[in-house]
Amino acid sequence: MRITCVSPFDFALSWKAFSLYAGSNASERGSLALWWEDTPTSLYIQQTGINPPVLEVIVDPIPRHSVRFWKHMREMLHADLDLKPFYAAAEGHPVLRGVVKDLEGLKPFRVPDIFQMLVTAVSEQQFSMEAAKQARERLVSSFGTRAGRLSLFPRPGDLADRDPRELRECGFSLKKAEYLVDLAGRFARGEVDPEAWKDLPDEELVRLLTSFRGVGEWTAEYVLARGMGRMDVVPAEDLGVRRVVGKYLGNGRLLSAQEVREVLKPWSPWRGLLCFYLLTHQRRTQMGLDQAQ
DNA sequence: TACCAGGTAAAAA
DNA sequence: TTTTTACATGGT
Repeated sequence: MRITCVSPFDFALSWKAFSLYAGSNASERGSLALWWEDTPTSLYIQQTGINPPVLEVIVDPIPRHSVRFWKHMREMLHADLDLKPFYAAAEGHPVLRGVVKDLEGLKPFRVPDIFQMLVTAVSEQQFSMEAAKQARERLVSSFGTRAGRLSLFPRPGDLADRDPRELRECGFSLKKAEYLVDLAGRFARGEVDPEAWKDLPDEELVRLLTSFRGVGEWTAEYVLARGMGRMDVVPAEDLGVRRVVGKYLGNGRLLSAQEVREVLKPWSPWRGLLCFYLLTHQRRTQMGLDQAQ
């Protein structure tokens, strides 16, 4: 299946940024494993056209309810996102001009499953990304599904009836384990309807998510930004955000959450996208990946 | 060896 | 109402 996207769009660049935070179901280049209608499904994506950008997507098995599936894919890949207005705004800024030029065509792919996104966000609370990632990998191997070569993230039903002490074994605190079991139960029992969340404004959705135990403001905003494609949402208290915004747009040092909000104010409605660009840019220069295409 | 890492809820003041 | 504390593991 082909997906034609709004230009500019650099799939390889976007995928590289995505695989750094998506976790184990997006390890190889362009391949992804996910649940679709309770079926382990593998995706392989590559870019076959530049202008207009065209993605070739190979899905196995053929998904049921394919119209909905392809709509989901377009959303996950931000096929319809037009970066040009954001670039036009950045053009006038001495630092950002260079940042967006280095990252032209970068789109922030969404974690394809909202439950996985919530689990990921909770796992990363007050913890190094590395420690959180390893705990999640243990979660996948203990409670996820292995189907052939595919390794799939646990579904809500896989966690809903567990004793939190079982999840504690993966390396989560007992409290986080309780949050995760509680969240899984809400999803598994159909108490939440992520489809209905799509039309809610950012603020209302944050309010809704923070009503869940274990989900504070940071976690909710993080989920909106990474899992729901909300381009204007920034978790301003986030340590990484406070550092990176200070580095590129502040005095070079760690900012307070309030300072982050002030500095980002003029960049609405692209505040979240801007932070994604800054974080990606920082990571690339830190890792010295610039030459590696 | 400590101490910090992309927070949160619950206890204590 | 506001402030303090416990919590998990990996990297430095």
